[in-house]
Formats: sequence, structure tokens, C-alpha cells
Amino acid sequence: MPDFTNSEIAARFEELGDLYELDGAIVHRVVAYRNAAKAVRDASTSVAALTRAGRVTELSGIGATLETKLQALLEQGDIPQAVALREKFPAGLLEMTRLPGLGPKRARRLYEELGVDSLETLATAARQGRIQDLRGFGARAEAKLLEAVERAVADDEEGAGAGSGRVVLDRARGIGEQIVATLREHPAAVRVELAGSARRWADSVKDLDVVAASEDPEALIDAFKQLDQIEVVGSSGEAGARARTHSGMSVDLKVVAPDQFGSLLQHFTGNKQHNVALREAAVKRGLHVSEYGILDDATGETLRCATEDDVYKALGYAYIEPELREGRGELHAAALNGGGGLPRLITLADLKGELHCHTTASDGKDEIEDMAYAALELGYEYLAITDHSATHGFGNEVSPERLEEQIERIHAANRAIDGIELLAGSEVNILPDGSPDYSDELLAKLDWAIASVHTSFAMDERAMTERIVAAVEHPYIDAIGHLTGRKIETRPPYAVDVERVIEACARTGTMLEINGSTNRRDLNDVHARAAAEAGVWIIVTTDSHRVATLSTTRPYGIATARRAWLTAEQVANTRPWAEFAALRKRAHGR
DNA sequence: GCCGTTTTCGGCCCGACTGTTTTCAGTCG
Repeated sequence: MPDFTNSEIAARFEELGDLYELDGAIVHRVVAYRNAAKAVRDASTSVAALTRAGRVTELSGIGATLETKLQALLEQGDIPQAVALREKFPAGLLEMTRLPGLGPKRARRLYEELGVDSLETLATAARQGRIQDLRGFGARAEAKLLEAVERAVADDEEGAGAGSGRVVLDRARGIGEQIVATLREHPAAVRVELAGSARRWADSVKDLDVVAASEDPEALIDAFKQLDQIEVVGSSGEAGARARTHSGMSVDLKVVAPDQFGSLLQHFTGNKQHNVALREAAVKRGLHVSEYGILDDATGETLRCATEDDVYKALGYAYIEPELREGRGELHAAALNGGGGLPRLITLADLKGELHCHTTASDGKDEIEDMAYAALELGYEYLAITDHSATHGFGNEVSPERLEEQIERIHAANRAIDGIELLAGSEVNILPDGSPDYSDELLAKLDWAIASVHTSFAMDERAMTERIVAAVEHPYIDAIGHLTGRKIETRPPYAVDVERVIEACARTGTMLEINGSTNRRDLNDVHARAAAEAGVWIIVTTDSHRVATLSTTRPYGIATARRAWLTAEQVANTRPWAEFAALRKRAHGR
């Protein structure tokens, strides 16, 4: 039986948590399953393998009971308790609980009292007016349920295959920044910031959180509700409102007085695990943290925090950058007495060279010189031109003969343009057998080669891992590009044992790329952190196919690096050219 | 169901909004 991937295991735990919730389990037990699911999804190594090795309880959130359930899943292909609960509750019932406003308690009552067991039978019952007579329901609840079903069905038909409803970060930030910019112009606005997962630079975003400080919240909330971007206002109160944009994103606005803004920003930046851990630690010291301030049991007074720094300081922590607030050990590190300290995170300004871009020689839109001048303007000291290689699939093929010519062109441009080192490079395809698609002799003529998988994604994990490790061991392959091939929200990673590839890179001195392309961000944050901890050199690139993305894509690669806790020292292309040149595998002849 | 520099048992963040209620449960983030 093929092993379960981490995301498959996480889905099983989520399902079981949902089933237990329907079954009336206490909330903490349900939360334990959801926390475990997140721990599994965030794990940098195979949870199936960890389970077999008897080490899975090393993951925070997995205890003896879940270990037993994991063993059952791996040995029998399913978890017995899940099998039993699926018998008890029809699949349509779980689907019903995913409707906004309908939770497990009321869904179960609809099932038991009306026999409603799917979106379809729910819609029928609502249309027949059978729901409004139930105790605790009413005519409005019935109408809202019908509306929710109809919307879910419409969304499903519209976005066939789209699934999660999450939006890739660059698009979400585009919408969010527009809203923030407009609100900032309002006379009642003192501060307006984007919060939530968009501020943490997550891969994708479910909805936008906007927080504001104002002496006149009502005026600002009114202005928000009338923004051009807003299609419909959902709920609204004295402290904020929720609305949906024409682009279909849900946006929350919250407003407090300026002297509470730090607490609000901290609260709505999250993530949930970070905030819960922060608050639990505070409770042990008699402090209660909310978005309005910090209540001290001893004095009965609430400390108002104008800045996030005030919040963290009052609780005994150093300031924690938003990208680190994922509940991955950042609070322990940030503790002012006894914490190990937080890393000094890499910034945009640290990057000294770009190592992955394309020109018209393959599928890029601009010429070598255009890219060179753009990189120079960004302050880069070096730029590697890395067009796709000889095997087909990417517009122009760069045959070996054409690569020889391209190397000459790059060298000529390098002589002609002052102030930047232009490197003759290639993004070499890793063929299914693990070999590159240029000869060693040709690869040796390059200054830099980054190798990536672009074909035959469907190999099994063992074969794919061997394929990539073979490339890692090649003497003229300096780095591996976009290791897992995932496209955020559209294509899952291919099956590859990232841990083994990291080990091979550490052994051979091969670098691993964080491809900053906004729909890739591959390595992801978890893998990049594991690679750097294993001593692998990381490079942060844009994979630009045109001049514009050399600058616009950079923040996304850097954000992933920051989410991976990386310092400038751990990223090779923060080094000046002479130092970087010496780090390349081809330079030290391994 | 997890977890432990006050606990191996007894805790487990905090508040807003909605709709149905005569004081609150359910849902959400």
C-alpha cells in the first residue's frame, strides 16, 4: 500500500475531528484533532515514516491516542473510529456543516428531527417551510440557510475544481492594499493596516482582515461599506463590519481607538495558534489578552497598547515579526528571560544577485540587456541568465548549439555593460533518469546551472527522489530549482522525499532554491527552514520571465525565506559576487 | 485528546454577532 502523504493524513484527522464534533464530543477533543491536522500538514518530514519509526509523538499535538490511530491508518488503510462514525452520519451532513452559519449542533438537529442529510434535502426542507417551525430556528434562519445552500451550489458549478476558495497571496494583497489605501485617505482614519494571513505573507489567503484606529469609528465603517470594491455588506456593528468584494473575497474591518491599535493589530494578525499560545501563557501569569488590551487580574486594570511592541513587551517577549507568527516555536524563542532569541530575518535589501531568469532565448519576453539594466537598477551585483534547456515544452528550445551562442551573447553583454556581473547560466531539465539534458562538457562552460523537473511529474516517490538526488550529485549542477513543482492552489507538489534531497544537498554542497514566483514559492517555508537547519545553502530567486517581475516578485521569495526563519547569512545570494562565486559547487570541484 | 520551570490530573483564549430568546446557545474568527 502506498504511504499516506502528510496532507492526506491531515485530511483524515480533520474529518475525524468533524465527525466527533457531530457526535457531540467536548470541544477540546475536537480542537485536539484540528491541531494535530495542522501539525501534520506543517511537518517537514513524512509523518507516515515518523510513525513507523515510533517517533511520531515527537510532533507537538500528537499523543499516544493519535499515534495508535496513525498506526491503524497505515496498517489497515483507515481509522476504525472514522469508519464507525461515517456509518452513523451521512457524508452530506458534514457537507452541511461547511455552510456558513450552520454548525454541527444545528445540522445534527436538522438530521434527527427532519431527516435532512444533504444540501439537496436541506434546500427542499427550507422551500417547504419545514425548518422555521423547529425550536431555535425561525423564518429568517430558514431563509438564510436556503440562501447559503444556493450560493454553495452556484459556487461549486462556477469554480469546478477550484475547491478551497483561497486566493493566491499576490492577488489578495492587490485587493487588500487598494482598500487600505482608500481608507487611509478618509479624514476619520488615524491608522489603517492589512492584518491576517496577508500580513503574515502566507501562500494564500481565505479572507482579508483590515484593522484601523479612529476617534470616529462609525464614520470610517460607513466609508468602508461604501467602497467601490464592496459588492455586499454582511454583518455590521459598532466596532466593525464584514463585506464581500466584487472579486468574491470576504473582507473584515475592525476599528478601535488609537491607544488600543497595537492590541487590535496583534490580535487580527494571528495566526490562531500563535494567539492561543500567547494568551494561555499570559493566563498563567494572571493576564488576559484581547484585541482591546491586557487585563491584569491583580489590579483589575486593562493596559491599552498603542503598538504591537507594547503588547509583546508587556507579556515578556521581544517583538515578533508577522511572518514568524505561525505557532512554530516563535514564542519560546522570543521569551525575554530564557528564550533562545529570534533570528535576525533576511530583508529585501540583503539580496545582491538574481540567479534565475529567462529571456527571449526560451520563453522570456525581454532581452539579455533589458534584464541586465533592470537588475543593475535594483542594485544587484550579478545576474544569471538561465533560459530553459534543450528538451521541448517551453517555447523556444535552446539546443546545445544555441546555448553555445547564448553563452557568447551573455559574455558580450557582460563586457558591454558596466556595474554588474552577467553569468552565463541555464535552467537545465532533469530528465526522468536523473541526468541533465546537456552534456557535461557543455555544462562545464556555464558559470551557473540550476536544474529543475519540468516533465514526468507522475513518477512514484521513490523514483522521483532518486531522479532528483542523481541531479544533486551531478558535479555541474549548482542548485535545484522549485523542488516540489507545486503551484499554489492549483497543482499539488509531486511525490518527492524532501528530507532525502536535503540530505543529499548538504552532503554535496548543492544549493536549494526558494523560487519566489508568486504561485510557486517553492521550497515552501517549512522545507526551506529544514534545509537551512541541515546546513544547505538557500538561494532566493524570482524566476522572472520579464523585466517587471525582477522587482515585483522579490518580496514573495523573501517572505517565504522570512517565514522559514532565515537570516541573510543562510542565503547564498546575499553574498557579493566574489564570495558567492566561491560557494558554487563547480568552484570547489566536489 | 494533549500537555506540564507551580499540574501525570485538571486545566485547555477571548470576544462579536445573530437569531431566537425572556437570559442565551450557536457560530465564527
